[in-house]
Amino acid sequence: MNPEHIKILLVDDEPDILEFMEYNLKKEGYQIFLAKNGQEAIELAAKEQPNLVILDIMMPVLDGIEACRIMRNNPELKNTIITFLTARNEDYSQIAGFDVGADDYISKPIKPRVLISRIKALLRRINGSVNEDLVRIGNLEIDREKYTVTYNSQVLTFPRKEFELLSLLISKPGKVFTRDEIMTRVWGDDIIVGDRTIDVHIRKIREKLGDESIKTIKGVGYKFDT
Amino acid sequence: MNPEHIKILLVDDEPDILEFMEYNLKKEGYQIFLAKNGQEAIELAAKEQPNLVILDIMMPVLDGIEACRIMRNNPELKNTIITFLTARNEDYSQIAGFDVGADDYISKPIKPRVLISRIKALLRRINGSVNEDLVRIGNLEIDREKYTVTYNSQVLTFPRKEFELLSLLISKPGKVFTRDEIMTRVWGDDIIVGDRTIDVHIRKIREKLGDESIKTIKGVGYKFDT
DNA sequence: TAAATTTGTTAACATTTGCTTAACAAAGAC
DNA sequence: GTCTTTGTTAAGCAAATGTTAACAAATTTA
Repeated sequence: MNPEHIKILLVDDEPDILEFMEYNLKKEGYQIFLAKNGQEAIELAAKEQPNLVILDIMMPVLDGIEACRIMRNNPELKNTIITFLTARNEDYSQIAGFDVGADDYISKPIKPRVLISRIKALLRRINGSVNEDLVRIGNLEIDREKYTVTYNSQVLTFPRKEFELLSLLISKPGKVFTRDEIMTRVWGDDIIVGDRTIDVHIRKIREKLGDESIKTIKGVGYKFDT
Repeated sequence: MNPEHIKILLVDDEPDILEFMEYNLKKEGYQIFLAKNGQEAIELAAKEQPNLVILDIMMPVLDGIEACRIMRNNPELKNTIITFLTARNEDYSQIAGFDVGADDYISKPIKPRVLISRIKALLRRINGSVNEDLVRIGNLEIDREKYTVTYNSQVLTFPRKEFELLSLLISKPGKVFTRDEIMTRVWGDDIIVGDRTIDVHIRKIREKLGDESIKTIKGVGYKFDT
């Protein structure tokens, strides 16, 4: 997954540390969100569903351990990696942290290079746990499980036929699918529908995507291309 | 569980350490019992069935490891958490090697704050095992044990089928569950019910939740999404 | 145990939605 | 210019879902 698609939520009550981490991680291209206590963290996490949360333990309002437990109870954050940030000598909190389902801990003081390599190591995991039915091409994301298409960070839902047709085209960007191919793969061999049916569906998809991307190759078929 | 209902048994042959821990834990409201060797410990444990035992290893009469093994063989202490107390330079691998069923270890010297947070972490297992089935997503909290759903701080109770259906949908927010999936996972493979049954249940759930959140993907199924 | 209440299922009907079509317009190809 | 292919639109249709009430089954209460 590309860094720009990875969301990292940084949680600490010390603005300096937040800023420091933000600066270093943004340099790597990650999408960064900030929270200054546990309460803010769980709200932002629920909203953004980050891939990774770096969570300070000692915080006002709601400490990191409690915040971690709450996040772990949110099924939407099932695949989110949570790692604690610990001061040098509060080594016991590490263990307490693992009890509430944290994946790792990072100890202060933070060194940029260590931070980055640690985070990269953690993020390697998400490729495994991520939704298999999710295909991403450019600024377009197609989720067969949720039946949604995210286009320019806008979530669109399509009726079944439109969805099947669109995901067929997207499955091989650039490839031209003939009408026959589309027919058999979206409708099946046994069902016979009229000539204009495909056109109408294509039109509706174009309408929702804001046109462009689906191109007509006259006499041949259609292709998806950005 | 409230601290005053939690029994902690402290076992050490050094009165100073006992007193120190007792002082700090009583301050937190826990019910404290003291023993100065392994023999006393197993007797007291059998009598009181504490939630947590903190057990020094080096003790006269009966050492901590033996005491732990004996307590572990007492089925009445099945849910008791046992943690060792170790001196700083004792070899931890030695302790780990003795597979006597301890849950954790705490090392001396004991710092009050560390002790407290560690114990709280351990005790969360008691609460956790009781209420692990509590899932929160957005402003919705679902308790599989009580069969209740708290939505916008309003507690709703659902009949079994409705509840099973709702918690299935919530288990993977955003995922579309087909009617077949719902059928097999809520009703089972062997039971066959009519077409409209699912719809009716969906309707009732929507009624209680005040609609929205459960979305229909026509021709595919239903999904929970906020 | 009977009565009352709650829960689950069904059937009949209403409604919505998506799919397809037909008719025509526009665009390329020849 | 004619022919073929594709685009557009609105309307009709069919299928899927929503709704309601009635009844059956299971629980609870008396």
